[in-house]
Amino acid sequence: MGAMTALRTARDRARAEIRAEILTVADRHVASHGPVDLSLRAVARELEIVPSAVYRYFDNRDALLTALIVETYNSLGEAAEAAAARSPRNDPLLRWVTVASEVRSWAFANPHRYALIYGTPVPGYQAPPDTVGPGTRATWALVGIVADAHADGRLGEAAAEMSPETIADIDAVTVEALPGVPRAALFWGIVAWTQLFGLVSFELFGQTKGLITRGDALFLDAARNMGERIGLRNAP
Amino acid sequence: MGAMTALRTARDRARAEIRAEILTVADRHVASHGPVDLSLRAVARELEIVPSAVYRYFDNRDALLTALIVETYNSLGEAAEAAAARSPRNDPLLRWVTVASEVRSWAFANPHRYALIYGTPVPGYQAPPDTVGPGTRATWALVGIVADAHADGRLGEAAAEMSPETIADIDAVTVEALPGVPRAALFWGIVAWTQLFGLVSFELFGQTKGLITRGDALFLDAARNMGERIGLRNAP
DNA sequence: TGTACATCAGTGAACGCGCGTTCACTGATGTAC
DNA sequence: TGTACATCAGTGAACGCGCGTTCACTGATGTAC
Repeated sequence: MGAMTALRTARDRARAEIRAEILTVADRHVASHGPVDLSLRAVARELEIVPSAVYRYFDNRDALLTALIVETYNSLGEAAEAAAARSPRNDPLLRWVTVASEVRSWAFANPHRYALIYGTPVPGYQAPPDTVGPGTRATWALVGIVADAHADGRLGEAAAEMSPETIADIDAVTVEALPGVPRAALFWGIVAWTQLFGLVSFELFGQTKGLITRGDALFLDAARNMGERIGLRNAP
Repeated sequence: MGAMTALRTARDRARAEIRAEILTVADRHVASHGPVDLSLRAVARELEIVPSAVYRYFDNRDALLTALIVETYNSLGEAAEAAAARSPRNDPLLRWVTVASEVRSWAFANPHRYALIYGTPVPGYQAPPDTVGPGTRATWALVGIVADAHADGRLGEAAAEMSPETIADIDAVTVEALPGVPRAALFWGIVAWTQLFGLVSFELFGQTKGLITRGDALFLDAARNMGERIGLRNAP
């Protein structure tokens, strides 16, 4: 009778557990076969449950996909945040390279999961707003390094030629979320962001075959040189 | 009797025409629904032909996909090469921005075709070697600008910190295909290449929503600033 | 030029497959008094 | 504490769908002599 803490009844507890099990199996299916081939029936089969039973936990296939996407964004986000947290704040350039490398490592360890969130959107699937927050965690882990460097007085000069339209976009971010961070630093931050993810995607999706044999080394070099453009400095 | 020029008999001519029609319809299906949903049966239906008839022209679905991929690479490649050809060689920086913009425009005009070649690979599909040549045309249009600039003495100094592994990868390209082009220029060229395609993918796949409102302006700014890193200069 | 045979495009039916989703149901768990 | 009713997880069968691919066939086109 007395109200329990989080999960009240046995039914509720079982419900949460089974929901988690469904997600785990579905996630494993995505990880090994890709999001397009995710099948409700296959997940149910593995759980030794009738397909229609899944509908007690998810409205339909898209809802399951959405939950997976959120989970996946959070997985990458946590990895990036942890890398930022464990690398020394007094060496922003090293931090930048470390977090970027963590993103790359995660992507190579989870190629299909990476494709789920950064690849071609699944046809017919519309991402609901729930995914936006988790979707930006990894990005903000990188931006946070620039913000920290600026706060610590460790952000050097950066130069960039920007059109008025780009300046407006950048100011919209800095004024709200990053007061005082120079425009050029954020500009190069955005450019570096697209570069790093672009390189990871190219490698994972096979565009660099025959050209780049040491993707890991190139990635590190790219991250370092782009970090310098942002104005991040080595520790003295 | 007398040998005709290219297409000898009526049968051969009809064969080539119908093959082309199948490709056209399939290409339109990819353009409107994406590569994953491409269906042999749907293509046959639209051509008012029985599904099995398609097998006279393509061994299976993968062969059709491969032909489409080659066609699509060539379409983008031609667009990029045309842009390079029509922009003045004495202004390498402008040329670079022009060709890059052409790639972006093509991608936005053909989002599903872009996804076919630069998005997540279709599950289960293995690209045969035929696709490699056409797949590099757009890239070489960009690299060619750097090569031309170097040949014309219009390539400025570029600086980059590179690991030995990256230097080895870069030298493997320059020695064979771009003799004399400085390492740092090609390094920044590769970085710019991944950046530009990364930004296009991010925009098309929805990663910049809520952050960037003027993707066109940002892209131009990114292309220009990266072009400068390569050492490309404005015309005097 | 005419005939006999070979090639090959397209037909029509069938194969086996797996999918998402619905619906009426049963039995166990939870709630109110 | 005990009983009557409400909730809800999971079942089992069925729906309608579209897919890639195979195969024996027909009839038209092409080739050799």
